[in-house]
Amino acid sequence: MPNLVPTPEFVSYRDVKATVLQRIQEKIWAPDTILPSEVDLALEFSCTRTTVNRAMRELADEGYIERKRKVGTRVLKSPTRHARFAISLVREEIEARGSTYRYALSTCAQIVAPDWLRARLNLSDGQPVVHVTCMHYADNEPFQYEDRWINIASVPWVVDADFNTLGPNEWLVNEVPFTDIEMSFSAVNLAADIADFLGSAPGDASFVAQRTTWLKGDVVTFVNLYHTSGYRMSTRY
Amino acid sequence: MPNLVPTPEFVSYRDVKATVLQRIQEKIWAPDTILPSEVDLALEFSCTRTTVNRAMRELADEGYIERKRKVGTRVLKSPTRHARFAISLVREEIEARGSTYRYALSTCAQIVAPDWLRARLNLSDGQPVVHVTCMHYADNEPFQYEDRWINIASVPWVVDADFNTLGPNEWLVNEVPFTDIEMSFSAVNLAADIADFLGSAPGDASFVAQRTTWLKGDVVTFVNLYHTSGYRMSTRY
DNA sequence: CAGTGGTCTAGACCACACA
DNA sequence: GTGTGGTCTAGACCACTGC
Repeated sequence: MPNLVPTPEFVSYRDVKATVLQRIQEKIWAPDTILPSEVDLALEFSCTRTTVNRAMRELADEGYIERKRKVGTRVLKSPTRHARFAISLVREEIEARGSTYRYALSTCAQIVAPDWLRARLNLSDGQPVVHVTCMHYADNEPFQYEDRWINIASVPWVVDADFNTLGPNEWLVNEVPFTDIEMSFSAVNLAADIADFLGSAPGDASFVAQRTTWLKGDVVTFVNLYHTSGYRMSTRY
Repeated sequence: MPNLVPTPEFVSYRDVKATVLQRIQEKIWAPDTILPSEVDLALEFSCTRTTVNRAMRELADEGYIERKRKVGTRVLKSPTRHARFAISLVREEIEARGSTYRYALSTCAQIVAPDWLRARLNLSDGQPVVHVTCMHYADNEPFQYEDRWINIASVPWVVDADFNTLGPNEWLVNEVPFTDIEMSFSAVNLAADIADFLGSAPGDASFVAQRTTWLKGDVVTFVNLYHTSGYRMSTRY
């Protein structure tokens, strides 16, 4: 009787990856150990070096091992693993929770970049920017307060944009490509005015995401996103 | 005279990747567009399908495109990009900043898991855990307050561990492998006792990292890491 | 059924980095 | 020099999925 779930007669890179990972986790190959070369592993697993290579490359991407030509593949200590967070639009984040999204513009003005912003974004003197503040609601409950600055020099047509119905984040995603992003997260005590928008008390802890976006070396936008207390950013891996 | 920097006579997957990415960013291939098949791209770039495949696979990993058999490769809207954060030991994080690390144990006790912890970690009734609280300093300034729970059932020998000189995080990294991690970040107003440890005022906003670690389905440890105000977690990509 | 991506093989040349 | 990983070619079979 033939096998109903036939075993493939070849060895997948997944098999190699799983086996190697298991040996690392069971400390059969402890940190700092140099693993057998790809050729040797290919012999052991009866597959080609290409297959071993893909397995090892992925393990390296995931932070388990480090590879160097001539030296070989070394097992890393205290695995420098990486957490990944999906960066999405607020609207998508809210809708993904099954809530209804609502947007409301607060202020929108064209001004000369203040000193602290000039310094932070490396702008030249007297450079004009668009400053937008707005709110994002989930099921009509405050969710996020957005405080955004857009560099007019890199997106001249922003001066004609209408942020009354469409949020500046969605507008930017549609209008401007970007090449680099810097994000940082921190916790602050809310100032009275922002707390008011968020329906919180002044001094309440707020999770703040700060993001700067570049297009080929030129700053496009800088934004502070203040969340209501209780907000939580999660990932599993 | 021969070319001093000879151009390779083959096409690298990097070339393909860069070109495709550029076309996506310039909206030559707008969101929802179905890209040419791998075979067609291979023809266009005069390379093998293997090479095109690697380029496209990486673009898919990075969240620019989505691939489905038979359907083809589709450009994603508002690129769901991912931010990556390196998860390291506090000690390594502090030393990477060029500061001197110091550790101090606060409390260490073996108790029965309280209800909220049982519920959160899915432990059975009356299960014992080790509860450790300790401080991490950078250049003798408070940096992080650690509040950790370790499941004795999954690491029985933890009862013999000595956390007076070695922090529980380093001990765990050395002793126990793990297969899954869930992390979440939030902002809280510090309680008086923890604020005291951190040299902050009660109510100050603190960036909190919360992490649960599993080994093949069994919870190993759960930890709350409270940071001093001003702490910032950053990444660039 | 037919077209797309997913993957493996077999072989090759090259770049890097240590001795 | 020499051994390691990095990558490409050429060809093949397969799995999924929409028609």
